[in-house]
Amino acid sequence: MVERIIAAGRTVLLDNGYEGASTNRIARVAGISPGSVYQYFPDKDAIVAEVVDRWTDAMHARISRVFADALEGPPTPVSVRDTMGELLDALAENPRLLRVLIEELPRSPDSRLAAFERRIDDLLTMWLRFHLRGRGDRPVEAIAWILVRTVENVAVSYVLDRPPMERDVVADELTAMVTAYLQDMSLP
Amino acid sequence: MVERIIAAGRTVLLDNGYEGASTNRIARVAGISPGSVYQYFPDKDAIVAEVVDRWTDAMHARISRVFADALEGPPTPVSVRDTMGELLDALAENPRLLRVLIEELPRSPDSRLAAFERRIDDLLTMWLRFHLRGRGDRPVEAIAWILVRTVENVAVSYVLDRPPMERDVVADELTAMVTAYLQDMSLP
Amino acid sequence: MVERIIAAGRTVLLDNGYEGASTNRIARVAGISPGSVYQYFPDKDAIVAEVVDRWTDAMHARISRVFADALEGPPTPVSVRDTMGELLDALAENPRLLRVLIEELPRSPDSRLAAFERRIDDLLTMWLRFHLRGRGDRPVEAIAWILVRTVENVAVSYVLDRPPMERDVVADELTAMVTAYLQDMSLP
Amino acid sequence: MVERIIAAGRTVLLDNGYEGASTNRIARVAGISPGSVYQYFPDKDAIVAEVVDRWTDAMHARISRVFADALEGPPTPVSVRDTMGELLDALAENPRLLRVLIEELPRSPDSRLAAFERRIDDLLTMWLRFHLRGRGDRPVEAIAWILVRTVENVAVSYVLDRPPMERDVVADELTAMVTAYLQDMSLP
DNA sequence: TATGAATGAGCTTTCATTCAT
DNA sequence: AATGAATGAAAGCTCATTCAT
Repeated sequence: MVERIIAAGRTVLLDNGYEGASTNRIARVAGISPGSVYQYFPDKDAIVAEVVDRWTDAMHARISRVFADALEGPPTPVSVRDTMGELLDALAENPRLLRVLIEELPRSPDSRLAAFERRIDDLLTMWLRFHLRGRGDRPVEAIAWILVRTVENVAVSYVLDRPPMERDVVADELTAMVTAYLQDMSLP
Repeated sequence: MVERIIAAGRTVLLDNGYEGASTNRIARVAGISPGSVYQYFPDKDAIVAEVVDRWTDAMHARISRVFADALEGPPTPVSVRDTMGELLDALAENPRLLRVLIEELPRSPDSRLAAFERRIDDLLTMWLRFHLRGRGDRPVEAIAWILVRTVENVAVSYVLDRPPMERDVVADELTAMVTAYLQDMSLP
Repeated sequence: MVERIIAAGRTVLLDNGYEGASTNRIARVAGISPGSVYQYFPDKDAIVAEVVDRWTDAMHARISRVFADALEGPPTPVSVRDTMGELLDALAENPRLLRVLIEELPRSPDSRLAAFERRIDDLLTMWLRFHLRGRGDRPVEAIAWILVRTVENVAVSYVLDRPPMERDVVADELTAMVTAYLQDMSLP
Repeated sequence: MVERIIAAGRTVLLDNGYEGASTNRIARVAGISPGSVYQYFPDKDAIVAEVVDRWTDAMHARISRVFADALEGPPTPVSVRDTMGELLDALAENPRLLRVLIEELPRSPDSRLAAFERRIDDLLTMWLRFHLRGRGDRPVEAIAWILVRTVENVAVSYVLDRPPMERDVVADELTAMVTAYLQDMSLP
């Protein structure tokens, strides 16, 4: 039943956007009564939050494997490129939902999405610290933070703005930018 | 009168957020009656859109000068860094408004913000085409597009997320990333 | 328009009781839309409060004249009896409304009804102080308080409980009790 | 089980008031399911009525003894005073519950409280008839009715309104009023 | 008997929009 | 042009009650 409500919430969010996602509409789509919704969720925002979290978790699961692989060794164009490709593919899977989630929803700094970002920040920071060992005092936290936001936002923008260029071109150029940046720090 | 409504819309958006920005409230702050608003704007979204566009125009005016200067010659760390600094300063001028504009407002792909981005894309594309003349067949439109989104989104994220790092560090690293990327194309 | 809403509120309170007095129902009976109600009253309770206050004011206006007359001279069976009769008549005018007002409404100590009671308390206290001058140290405030509550509550109970006895009998006996009490304090 | 529901109803009424007393809450406090409530009570009001009746019965048991004693002989200030004191003490035992019961609950004329009052009316009527034997034709039913309502309502008002006067003062003055009234009928 | 998930009408309140003046 | 009272659909949410298990 929780599943039905979340599925309905996702559908309604997709079809009607955040403004049009009323509790009554979600209940109707779920085939239940408005009152039943409140047996499983304390309020409307809890439903939306759960939809977001499910999506975030799916993204996370999909991206983290290839990202973890990439972080196992030194940076190579191939490993960076794999991560870019996977990220673009994952985000492109449901552009309509991505639009609602990214553009319409009120963001909160304690969302699972923000937590996911921070986790990636930490992983990348550790990795940078390891590979930059003994080579100057670059601000690794800032570098990780910038890299994560760059790649995430460019990928999201690509999916949402649909600029007239191929997915592979974007992935290639993102890869080129990131590897150039890393080599510039005298990483192998 | 149009000006008064837009100013009131901006104030209300700032003080009450998008959810709290009712047409009645905007009219009250503007010192006119709700009905009068509809003599100048077809609906509420038109007011909001105009507030966004005014802000976009101000950003544009502020950034375009330093960007135009930077584009007059070949890319140097100094010229790139100037652009980064100016962008960060411009966005940080009114973080509350930026938050409302970026996080709360339903975006539309035909906004003046999108038009502004496309104009910057074009400028940068032309510049890249000139400086890459005769040196391979890199996809200049994609490169320009990525550079613009990267810089814009990282700067916005910095102002909104308030990560624990200095403005100058972010500007420096953004500069490093961009110049490394450009040099990688054997520029200059 | 305020009048229409109050009149409708009174009607609905009368016909449906406090539980059944919804804002939508009041609006429908008033022949206006639900939204219009909120142009004139901040919330539902404000409407109910106004209905109560109107009734209280009417009671007050009606009773205070005869009560003021009675308080001009020393207590006589005739003056007391006049007050009792007027009170009973005033309360009996609309027993259905009285029932809703007294039995169903959440009372608040800052209502105009409570204020009215306190005003009568004060008048009677002053009058007692004057007529008991130099004759012992009876607790005049308590006496006034008890007399006011006694008469009020007995009269209300008579109207609401409809016991099988004549109005005049109740008025006579209330008069007898009050005058016996007053004479007991060696008031003339 | 009936007992558990009534106890829970009393608790919830006390803690949350009439507005906050939902059937679900009562069931939860009783440790049973909402559905089970309806095996023992036809609806919510029946539970509330039973709580009221239980309280009435307790009041009755407590007051009737001293009242019966007082009615065994002729009226004396001491016997009247005892009754007054006991009534005030009984009502003051749980002012929160009294407030909910008296102020918030929709009263019904067929409640056990009304029956209790009528029973006291009858006792007092018989007593009055006996002691007034052969002394005129005073309307004993009305006198009894007025006395009962007076004492009850003044005592309740004292507990609920918390006027700035001592309990003993109120008891004394009530006693004075009642005895003065009775003596006025040449009793004893 | 007991459960408790499910109901659904109805609640108070909001607000973008209209239109007679 | 300007007003602002009036609109009314729709919002989020509650809760007494039911009924399949």
